[in-house]
Amino acid sequence: MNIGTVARRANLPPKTIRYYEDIELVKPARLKNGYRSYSESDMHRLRFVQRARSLGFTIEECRLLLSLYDDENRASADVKAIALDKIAEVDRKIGELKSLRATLSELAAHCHGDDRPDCPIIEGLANSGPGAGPM
Amino acid sequence: MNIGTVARRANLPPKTIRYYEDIELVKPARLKNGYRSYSESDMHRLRFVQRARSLGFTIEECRLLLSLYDDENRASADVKAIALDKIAEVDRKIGELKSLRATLSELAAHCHGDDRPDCPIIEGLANSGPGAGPM
DNA sequence: ACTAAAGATTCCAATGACTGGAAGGTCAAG
DNA sequence: CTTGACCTTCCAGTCATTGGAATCTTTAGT
Repeated sequence: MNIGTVARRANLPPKTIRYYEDIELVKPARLKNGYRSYSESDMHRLRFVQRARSLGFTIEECRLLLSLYDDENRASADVKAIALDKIAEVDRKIGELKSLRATLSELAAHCHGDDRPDCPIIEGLANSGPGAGPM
Repeated sequence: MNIGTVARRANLPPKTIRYYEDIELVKPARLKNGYRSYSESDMHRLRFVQRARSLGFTIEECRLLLSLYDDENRASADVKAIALDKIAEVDRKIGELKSLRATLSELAAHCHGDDRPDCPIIEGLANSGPGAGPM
């Protein structure tokens, strides 16, 4: 399979797939003309990475996950631990975004939103407004 | 004020503050010895940027916000529009993270998490598992 | 006055995960 | 036989910093 085909099938841009070869994540064979040649197994791995990435796993986590995927003798506990860590991380991010949202809407709610120059949002950013501080 | 002092007061690393000068966001005066010299006004601007960044505004948005901050004749409607856009964006991100979390915990819930090699998480990533697909 | 530490300067390079673009080689269709 | 799609490589850019090296300047202590 050529890179374009595999790109469509794995839902990844060709550029990204080449990049994945560059960082030795998925290494395809080469044809005599220099073209990359992807096996079904390569494609499964690319699809695997695509899904893991879309779930927020980093490339390094994908690499680890792939090695577990390859390892017939892996312990499912190892994989579960990674997933649970990731869930905690996602929860943390959701919490941050929620408080960020609260601050923003607090600011916006007090803004009359007309042509007058005074603006509570600007004031809120300039002075420490409601819920200000690092996220 | 030297960069270290202003860094502590604005809650930003000196490196970042130098970077902000580089991209012409906050330009301090210079002393005879070459040191950056920050006025109170510079510090307010840095603090402003620090808060806006921590609320998820990009540098370019900060630049815009700063120009509105400087503009005595700004319309608060302009600022409100930016804030509302940002709220929508934050909502979108929260939504994505929630569905991501759902998929991850679905995967983890079905994982026995012991030494057995079969692992529903790996299976879920390999085949299109529950809620799989781009986020 | 000397010295050592703290803090300042510059510049270059790296991060993560791609993405864009140029310059060129290859292949299938008309 | 040419057009156009697809492939190759390489270099550079994105975003928002951050790290480190080499080199001043200032401050505090002996």
